[in-house]
Amino acid sequence: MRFSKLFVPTTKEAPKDAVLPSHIYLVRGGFISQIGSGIYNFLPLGKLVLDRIRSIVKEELDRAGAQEVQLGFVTPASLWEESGRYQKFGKELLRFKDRKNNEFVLGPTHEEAMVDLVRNRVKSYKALPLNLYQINTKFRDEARPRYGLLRGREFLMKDGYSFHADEEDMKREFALMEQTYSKILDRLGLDFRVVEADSGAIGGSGSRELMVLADNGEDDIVICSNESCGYAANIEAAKSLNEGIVDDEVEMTPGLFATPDIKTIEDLADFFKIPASYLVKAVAKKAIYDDREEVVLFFVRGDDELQEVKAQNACGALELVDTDESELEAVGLIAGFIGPMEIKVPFYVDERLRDREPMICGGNQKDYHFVGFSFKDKAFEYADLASAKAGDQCVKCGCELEITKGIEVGHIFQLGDGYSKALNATFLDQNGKAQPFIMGTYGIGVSRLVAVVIEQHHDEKGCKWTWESAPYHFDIIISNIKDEEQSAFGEALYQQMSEAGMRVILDDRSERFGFKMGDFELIGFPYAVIVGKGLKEGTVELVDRATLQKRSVPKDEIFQQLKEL
RNA sequence: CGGAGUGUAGCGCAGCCUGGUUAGCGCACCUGGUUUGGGACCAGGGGGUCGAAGGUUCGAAUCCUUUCACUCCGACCA
Repeated sequence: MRFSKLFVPTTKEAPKDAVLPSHIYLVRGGFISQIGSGIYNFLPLGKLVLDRIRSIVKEELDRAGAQEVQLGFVTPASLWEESGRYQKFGKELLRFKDRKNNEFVLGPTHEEAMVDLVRNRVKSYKALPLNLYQINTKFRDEARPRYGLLRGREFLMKDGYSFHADEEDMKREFALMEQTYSKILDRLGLDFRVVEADSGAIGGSGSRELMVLADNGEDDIVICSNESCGYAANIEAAKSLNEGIVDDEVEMTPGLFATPDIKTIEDLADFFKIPASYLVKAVAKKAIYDDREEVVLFFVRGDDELQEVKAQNACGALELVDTDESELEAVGLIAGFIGPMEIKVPFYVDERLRDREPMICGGNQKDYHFVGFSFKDKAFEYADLASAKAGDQCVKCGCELEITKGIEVGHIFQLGDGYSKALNATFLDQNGKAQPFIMGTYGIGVSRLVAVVIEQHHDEKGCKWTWESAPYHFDIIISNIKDEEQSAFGEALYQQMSEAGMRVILDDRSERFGFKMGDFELIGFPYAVIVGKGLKEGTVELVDRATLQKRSVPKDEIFQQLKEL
């Protein structure tokens, strides 16, 4: 490709509201342009990268035995009604009607459509297992799209669904998909972790996320500092130990103690001159269910924080929202002085409080706390509620845990038979009996990966595409297009490399040297060859975008050296 | 969905408060010339229903009403 013919509108100025490097450089480098909130156009260079990533995804999945299909982006609403998700999915599901007033949705995910494709067509256990996937546009009407390609409304995603005769076979495929996804991310040159994830309301026995490590990530992930242990989890699901400060010598005489206007854990710890690990923190939430809403309490240790996703799972609510003092008073609770005694609302206690004594908790009376409370032999409902934090101990090996930021690029899920039952999708087993398919589901965000590569590989000058993700590998820069010797050499090298099947672009524009170097650095091809002043001495320069180091190479050797990169 | 903003040339902005000729500036673009190892310079030039609709006024980018879009913080979210 010749730069002079390529449609790449690069700009010096950053987009108005872009804050993330991936957003800024993808727009400035002429890869993408926004056309609506959370909707992006891919320009030629962006499309090349997207297709590179797409083909890597396809190669690895095909190699793993999965088969590509393509489902309709527009899906009849009736399928969603059948699974029950038409109501549940909420406003993210874009619904509309055709001219005959039939209802449709733009597919945000395709469990229903894929089950529909398979049911009544795969009838025997002999046809199993089956793993079908598509790489297709998705639409989710996000409440607040942001961060460029990282959180769009329209995006390209690979979604796969596997069908099995039993759980064991599904788990085998699940492990294979974890391997396959890891391979994809390795090839793209990404530093990532496979983490334990929250299984959410769907339940199921396991879900894992593939998290690319990046400072701008929206997810917190917990990683064991002991590399040979390898424990890693999304903070929503992370288990940990917090030994805290425990001193068996502490003694308390049980009873109410006046604590006027002392409501926070910090103030209490100061007041009693005791570590927060001896205090009980009460967190009140309003739990929203299908048919009702009510105040629910969660008790965690004073030196712990409540993890909301864990809390939501514990009580099975659709959603937890903040509550206020008046709602608490209505059920007889006084904010700042709540303790786990004689409570009229449902409450859950963190595992870390089990059997703990002596403790200080709210006295359920204004300006009083209860000193010397014991959790021994209490028939409370215990659950894992506390959020893991840096410095906690790993449940597997006891080493210290660290917290880091990640961007979720993949999610693999052991689905079970939820959808196949709801949609009545069955096969005949060896005994001739109808059984629902056991399913797994696997997603990887293809357009998100475009942005993620840049989040992890950029500098203050622009993008640094990795070898497998790069739109072109080599940029031949003719320093002065009017210098016939430079121009002739650049053209010849370009021809030679093109014929050798190398992905090369020739910057033959009539621009100054600095302008072309700036574009090279902004766009971020892995290597540039500068054909310039050195040519008189028989040399050209090879620039490595990753390090920006330049090195002089005899002009007769440059082709061979490039081939060996 | 709560809170806060912004819409003026392809991009980034000024002008608005205090209404008054042909609505400016930087970058980008076009023509000619000079330049060509770090985003050049000189000269000339093109491009705007001032987001949309309605209103007030002799007169509206500017004041009022409605509406749409986009953005930011939060809630939510693969």
